Amino acid sequence: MTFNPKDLPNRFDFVAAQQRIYPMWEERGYFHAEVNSDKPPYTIVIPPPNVTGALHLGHALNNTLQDVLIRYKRMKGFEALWVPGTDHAGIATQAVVERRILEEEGLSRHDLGREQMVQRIWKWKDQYETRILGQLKRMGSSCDWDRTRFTLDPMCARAVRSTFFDLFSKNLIYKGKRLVNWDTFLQTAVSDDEVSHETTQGHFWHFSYPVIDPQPGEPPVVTIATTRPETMLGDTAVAVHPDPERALDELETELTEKLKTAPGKEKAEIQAELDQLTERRRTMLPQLIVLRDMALAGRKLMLPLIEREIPLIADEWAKPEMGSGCVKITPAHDPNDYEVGVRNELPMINILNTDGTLNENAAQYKGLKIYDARDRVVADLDAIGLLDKVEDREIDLAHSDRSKTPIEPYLADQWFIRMDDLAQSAMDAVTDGRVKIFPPRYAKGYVDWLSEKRDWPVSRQLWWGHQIPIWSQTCQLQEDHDKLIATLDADPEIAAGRASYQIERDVERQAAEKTGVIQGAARVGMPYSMIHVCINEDDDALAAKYEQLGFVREEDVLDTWFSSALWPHSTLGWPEQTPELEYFYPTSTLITSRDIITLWVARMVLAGLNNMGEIPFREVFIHPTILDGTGERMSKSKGNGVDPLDVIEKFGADSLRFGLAYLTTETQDVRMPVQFECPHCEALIDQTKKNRMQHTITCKKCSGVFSTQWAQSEADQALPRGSVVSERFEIGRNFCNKLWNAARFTMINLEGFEPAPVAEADLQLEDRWILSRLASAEEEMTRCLEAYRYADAARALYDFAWDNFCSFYLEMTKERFTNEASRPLAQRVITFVLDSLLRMLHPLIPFITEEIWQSLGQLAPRRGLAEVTEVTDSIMIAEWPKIDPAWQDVKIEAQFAKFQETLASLREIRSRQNIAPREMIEFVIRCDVKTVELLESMEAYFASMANARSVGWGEQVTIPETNARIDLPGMEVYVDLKDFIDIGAEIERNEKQRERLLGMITGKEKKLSNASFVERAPADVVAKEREGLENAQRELQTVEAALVKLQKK
RNA sequence: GGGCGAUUAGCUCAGUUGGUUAGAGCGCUUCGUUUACACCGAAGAUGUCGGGGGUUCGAGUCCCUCAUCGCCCA
Repeated sequence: MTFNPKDLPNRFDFVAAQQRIYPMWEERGYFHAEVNSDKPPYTIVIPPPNVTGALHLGHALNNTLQDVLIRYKRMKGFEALWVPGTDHAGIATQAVVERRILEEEGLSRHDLGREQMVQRIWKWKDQYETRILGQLKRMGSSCDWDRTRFTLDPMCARAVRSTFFDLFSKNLIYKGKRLVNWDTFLQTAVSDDEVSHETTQGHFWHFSYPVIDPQPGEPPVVTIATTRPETMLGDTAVAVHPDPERALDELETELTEKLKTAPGKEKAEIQAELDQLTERRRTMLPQLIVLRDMALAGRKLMLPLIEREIPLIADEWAKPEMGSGCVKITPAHDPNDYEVGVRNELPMINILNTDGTLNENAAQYKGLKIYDARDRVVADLDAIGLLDKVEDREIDLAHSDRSKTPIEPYLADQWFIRMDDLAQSAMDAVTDGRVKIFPPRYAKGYVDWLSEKRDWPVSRQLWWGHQIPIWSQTCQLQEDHDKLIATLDADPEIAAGRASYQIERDVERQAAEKTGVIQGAARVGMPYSMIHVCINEDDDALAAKYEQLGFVREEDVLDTWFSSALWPHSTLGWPEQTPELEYFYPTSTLITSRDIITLWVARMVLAGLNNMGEIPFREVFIHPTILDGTGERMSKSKGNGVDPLDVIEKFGADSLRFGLAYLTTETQDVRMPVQFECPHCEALIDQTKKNRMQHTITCKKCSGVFSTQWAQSEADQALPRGSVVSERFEIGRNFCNKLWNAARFTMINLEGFEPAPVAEADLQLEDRWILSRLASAEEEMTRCLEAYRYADAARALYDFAWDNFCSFYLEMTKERFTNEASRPLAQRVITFVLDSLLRMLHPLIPFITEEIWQSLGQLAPRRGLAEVTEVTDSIMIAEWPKIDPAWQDVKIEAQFAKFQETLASLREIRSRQNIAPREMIEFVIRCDVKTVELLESMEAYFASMANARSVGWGEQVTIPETNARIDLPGMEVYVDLKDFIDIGAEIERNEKQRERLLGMITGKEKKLSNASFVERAPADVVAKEREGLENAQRELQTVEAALVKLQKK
């Protein structure tokens, strides 16, 4: 059965094509990249999507951009490797699975136990990994699936172990008690980055603490205020400013300064503040000075309810301009107080259990939940007359992104990585240009963040993740300690570098030894030291050996970003010195979104430098964020995420890809209003904040009910599913269809095609024009893509394909195909141009270009322009088109533009005169001989493209009595109107024209009469302006003459 | 509070180093099915370039300022 292009449908059947083509690519191994080829490597590692949920359009964008580059580079002759994989996303995934199990089975992770829980999460991971990789495949991603990795797989685990051991041995890992953001629901610390702050309505409670043995002139109580009353149970001091007078002075100076420069409407506000300050100085300062002196004298307060003596201290954290000027200090439950506690060597009393209930330090409140304790504390203080007042106040409430529950500052043991040198190395890599960030403005945030060099807390109290490879043992007595150290020092494993140890002295005990703050039994109970052993490789025997010595393994796991940081080298086999690592590392480009520049990009750079001694990638491209119709970031958790498969089903993968690339501009995020498509009647219903999380939606048009991605109940899920779509992908679909039909046209006209080299001399004007345009398009496409200007690259090809190739070249070949003599050349050139266009478009729209390539290959397996060659079996492995930049020819383009303008004039006149398309029009052109020569050769095209026939051109032509006229530079176009003129339309048009010209002339005259413009503007600009004025004046004359004539009729 | 970005046609966005009276796609109006394509073709309408000031012969573009929105960091 031979292939007949006439059998092709007039719409591209993307469903069938996608199903056929992707497996073909995969089976033939086109996605696989190997070492040691004769080619230069080009490598991208995927930002591993986390297995929490399915991908949305944000990921689709991210991966489209990667695939475009990978396919482009592959065609350009690189050994292109795209490493795929997924991220275990520790806390996020555990949280999702935990919540699901709680909802569905009413069980907590503790009910299940660690092993079972982890097993359940693995099941979840398998399910979502499959789903995610499937989504990527449906999008056409040309990943090397043989190299698919998971951040928790054995290969990555080994890299994590090695890195951790290395850092531990270099003493860059240490354990410390730090105030962390505690998620009481998930019972883990979360990083600052996983905490969101929001302002809510709360209260401000004012309490009094009695002074112990007040001296004459001293107040009997000190007043403090708090938004979290229950924390008073953990208070270990009350602070007052050490120099309240100076503090007020400084504030006053500052406000006075500000007042001078402040804009009018702020002045009143600042003045009010100043007045308040003066008042405060009068009424409160003496009191504050007394309190300060009390603090210096070592006066103590009695903490109510708990009945604990706490000191009054002098510390700058107390703000004399705020409230009573005194502040309670709870070092174990407030970040600022923690600092104060460290500064003043205060005891740090933790009042919380990990689940958010109060512990034994809270005495009679033990076992209560935080909010219940809060109520009780307030009530009890009120009962003993120590509650002064309660104010309403806006407070900053921190909550966990993961569990959506309030965060409690909590003092916990954490493992930290010392960031000092590591951060510096990563900063240097960007500042000295070894790693380039696009767009460059993002480098600032990266450097700023790293320059803080904050140590990285890496332990997470989770079960899902890389368990920290540390075994610890407490030494109660110094003798135990000395003995154990001696054993370890004699240990051959440690000598051989298979394990390493560290000594931790308890900071509290050391402080206690120094200051005697903690006394008696408590001090005696504190251990002398803790010894930590880290084991390099996963080695059960070695672990057992240390466990026999009394060491116990750390339960915590590592922050997910720890394993992600190693991704560019761990995926290539590190710590093994694999050939892949040698060849593909450093990778070429990282494509990611801006929210993880610090969390991920920065850490990959420092990890790469530490482990490999080399940057992980040379360039980083930060792409726009996909927003929904209301400007909010698209995310699964918000419910405004759109499944790329919805778009693929409706528009095809190519349309999705083209649409996304077309939207990827440098500065603007992508706003994507989406609609639900009613499966009953295809009506579109805008997605809103209100309906986006609904399980079902009722169509406003047909009243049919359909389900959404959130449908859970069986009844809901049984309803037909309404896809989420966006009209923004229509541009891609329409473009693909245009391309499809252009190819269909070409192929239909390839009858008798015989490939042969084409001599330059044989080329027609339009051939040379389309080749010139092709060369420009290729150059622009390449330039834009290399600079990550995807939208411009897509636009360049879109415009070329549609406006040049389809609207003109292809139209012109229609005439040539009817003629035996001109057909072969036209066939050769159009085939070449189509072939080149397909290759250039392939990275963007791989499926349709492959589909056309296959068909074209049956009709023209050998093709080319100057040289005829056999084409490859698949466009995926075809070379990037060889296009000579010398084909770009401004002269040819100018000549062709003349033809286009003439054609446009004829069409315009036809349209404004309401001449039916089938009615042939006759026209006359007054122009010079050279133009005649040019236009004469185009005569056939005026006929085929405008149904117009010339009845004369040249300097001496007879102007038709009744005509419509358009002036072009160097040309006057007249259409003979005989008797079907619409005078009104012609007058209207000429009047409009006159108005426009008058405006233009006035503007230009004004400009040119401005002496300084003529003097100071560059000569060519002035000349251009003069010429423009003259042209406009000339045109105005003819328009006015035409008007006079028309008005006579 | 600090940083980054945005504000251009009804909608979504381009607009290189300042230089003709600002462009595209969708939508809208009119006309059209001559065998590639109606997911199409031809023609058309639509803008105080967020407001105000400044620099300049000349500002959508550079500077200042205000407003609104978004993101990141505190």
